[in-house]
Amino acid sequence: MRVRDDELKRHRREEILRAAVEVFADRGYFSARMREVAERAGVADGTLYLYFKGKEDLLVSILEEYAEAFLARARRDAERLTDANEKLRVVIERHLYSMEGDRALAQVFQIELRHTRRFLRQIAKGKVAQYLGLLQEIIKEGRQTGAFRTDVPIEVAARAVFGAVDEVVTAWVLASRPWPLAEHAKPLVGLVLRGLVADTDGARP
Amino acid sequence: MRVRDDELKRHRREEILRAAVEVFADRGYFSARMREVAERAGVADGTLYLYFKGKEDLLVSILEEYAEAFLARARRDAERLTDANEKLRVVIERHLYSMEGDRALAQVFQIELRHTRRFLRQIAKGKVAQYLGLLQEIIKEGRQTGAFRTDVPIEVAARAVFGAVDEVVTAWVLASRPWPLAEHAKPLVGLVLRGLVADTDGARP
Amino acid sequence: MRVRDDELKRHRREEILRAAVEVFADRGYFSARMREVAERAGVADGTLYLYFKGKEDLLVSILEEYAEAFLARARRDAERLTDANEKLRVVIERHLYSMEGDRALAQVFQIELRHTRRFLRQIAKGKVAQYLGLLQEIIKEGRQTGAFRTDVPIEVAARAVFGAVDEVVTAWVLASRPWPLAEHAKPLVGLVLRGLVADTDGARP
Amino acid sequence: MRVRDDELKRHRREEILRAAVEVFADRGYFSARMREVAERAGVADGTLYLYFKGKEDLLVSILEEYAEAFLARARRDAERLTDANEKLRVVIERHLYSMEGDRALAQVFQIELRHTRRFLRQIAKGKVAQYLGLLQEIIKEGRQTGAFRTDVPIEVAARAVFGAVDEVVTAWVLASRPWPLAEHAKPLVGLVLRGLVADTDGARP
DNA sequence: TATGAATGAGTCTTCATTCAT
DNA sequence: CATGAATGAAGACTCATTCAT
Repeated sequence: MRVRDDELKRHRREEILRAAVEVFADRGYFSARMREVAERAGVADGTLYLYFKGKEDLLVSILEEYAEAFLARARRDAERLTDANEKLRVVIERHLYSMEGDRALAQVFQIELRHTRRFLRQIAKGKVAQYLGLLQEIIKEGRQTGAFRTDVPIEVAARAVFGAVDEVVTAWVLASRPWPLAEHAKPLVGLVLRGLVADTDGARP
Repeated sequence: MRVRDDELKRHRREEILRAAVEVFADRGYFSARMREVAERAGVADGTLYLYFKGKEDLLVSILEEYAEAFLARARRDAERLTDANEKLRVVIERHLYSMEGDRALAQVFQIELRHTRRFLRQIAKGKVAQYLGLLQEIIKEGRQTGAFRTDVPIEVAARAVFGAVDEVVTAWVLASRPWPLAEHAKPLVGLVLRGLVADTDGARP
Repeated sequence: MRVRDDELKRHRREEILRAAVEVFADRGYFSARMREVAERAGVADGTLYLYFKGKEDLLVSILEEYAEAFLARARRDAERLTDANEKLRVVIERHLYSMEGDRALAQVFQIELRHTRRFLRQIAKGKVAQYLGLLQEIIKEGRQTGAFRTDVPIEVAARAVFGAVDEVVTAWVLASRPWPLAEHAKPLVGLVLRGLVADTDGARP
Repeated sequence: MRVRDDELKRHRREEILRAAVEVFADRGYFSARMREVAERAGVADGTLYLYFKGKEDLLVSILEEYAEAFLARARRDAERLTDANEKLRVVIERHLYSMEGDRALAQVFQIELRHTRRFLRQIAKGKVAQYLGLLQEIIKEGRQTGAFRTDVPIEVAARAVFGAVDEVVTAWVLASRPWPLAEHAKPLVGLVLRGLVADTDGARP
């Protein structure tokens, strides 16, 4: 009984969260109506408040729970490999594939979650910081093995990588006509790793 | 008289726009009150509507007018140089210096202007597209002279560059404690141009 | 078994009623939450509705049951005496002692029970009317023995007595710092019986 | 212009306050809807908030402004006389006449203004305290001239007088069928002054 | 009998915008 | 041109009550 109840509760919570993702993606956070979330989740208005503190908590929870899942997968992906180049590649690919696989979620991540300074700062200190931490770790490893250059502050490097990928995802989300996002994984990784400057000799692969 | 009036009018318009930048930066777009903008500009509520269509037009106008000024300067900077590497460097520097020199404006650009999908898309098709166009031109020139690699789609490259710089600016805006932004111009340019991978020989400058 | 069950039921009913008195006194009727009453009584929300029709019924029942107990005692007190002066004194004392002995109940009686006109009228026609009836009886007896003056309508007299005592109790309930209520029994009785005017001769006791 | 505007503003404020008195009397404070107040005052919902902070402020303002008017008149009445007996009589009469002349206001005063402990305490410390102060002054004067007895604490005496009158007004407000309130002025004054006990000799006037 | 998760009706207030002066 | 008083639409959230278990 107890287990059964917990399952039902978790299931309902997930249904509400999913409904929120879709409504927020459709209408935007500020234009989204709690009633619409309730309707899409198939529950009464008041039920939302049994599972979440309010509208903002819904948004925060989307970040927390979906981003956590992504981070866990990305970390696992990276751990399986040893080469820093490869690690970076696999994480960026995971990032792009995850977004492409859930466009509504991508919209919420790229746009709705960046509404207010307070909120943005909170995010920046939370999941994004963890993501940046993962990137920094990989870069640090790459430096130690001599694979990566050391003349750029590690934080700036990690941020620049994140920014490059993030910007491409935002462009994809905003595009009027859909284009395949993950296809850009390879060139993007190439860009991040070797920069814009052309090779001046054959020494580079 | 006519000229005088026009000057006064332009002046008042600018005062209102500046007030809006500050109020939007302080409170955030959604929390900002038109009354507060009016108060800070030293005019009555209704007067705002003699110069702007409404709240959103205020935000759009901030983008249009301030970004136009930046773009004009960036284009001029680039035109003065011939080397694509140098052009890219000078544009990125201009970007960072502009933001560092007007923090309130930077907040509006990095955060407040990205509130809704519709709005974001409008921006993306406007000034940001022009900025991306400038970057693409420079990259194209660099390719033609053999300075830049050609194995990355030019749009992706331009976006990645923009994203890298943009993300660093956002981090600066969100930082609780201020740090010197423009100092990162050089490493950031280095990263963008030569990527993360370490040089494998002395052939590269 | 049956008796046992009835006892348990009565006991639980009393627990809920007592919890309601305390919550109503603490938070006020309108701010009081049924959930809090349930928690304080140690039962589930729904259980309240097995014993009472709803929130209002809880308030009405507090009046009915606690006031009934007071009235019964007051009547018994009065019956034991013959002198109308004494009867009045003992009833007023009982009134003050009862309130002083249960501050939470006093708060509910003096404040929470007077919320709406409809409700107030209902009260006025119920227990308060019975109390006024008791006072009127005593006054009538006092008139018949020549102890009390006859030039004041009996209803007005009874109301005035009730009002005088009631007001002092309300003052006590509202006082930030507690003061001994029952101590005022004697002067209050004196006032009610002999008024404000000073004795002009020694003929009066 | 300026004077004219101020007049219009004061007039509108009064209209809203009057509408509030009527709606609060009709429906009770908690059941009253701001919209209904606005409609009865002939203004838009939002306009209420240009003149009052909110619903509660409306209630507080009713007390402040109407009670102040009553107090001023009562003080003036009392000042015109020298005999404490007469002063008390005239104040009580003023009290009863004021209430009888504005039944809606009386309902608000007797019932709606006594909703919450917090609120009641605020009232008790404000206008009611001033009224009690007036009564205490009169009683003090009466004592000094030997007209009033001195064996009852002055605060208790003032409260008892107020309570007696207040209770009669409440009874009148709650009555299903209207009865003439002010008619009871004389017997009530008599009761307050000389108590319930019959005169035992002809010495008393 | 007891539970407590679910329901859903109900409202004060804010604030962008208008328009008479 | 400028004012600022007035407008009125719009919505998140609470909580008494119900009812399937």
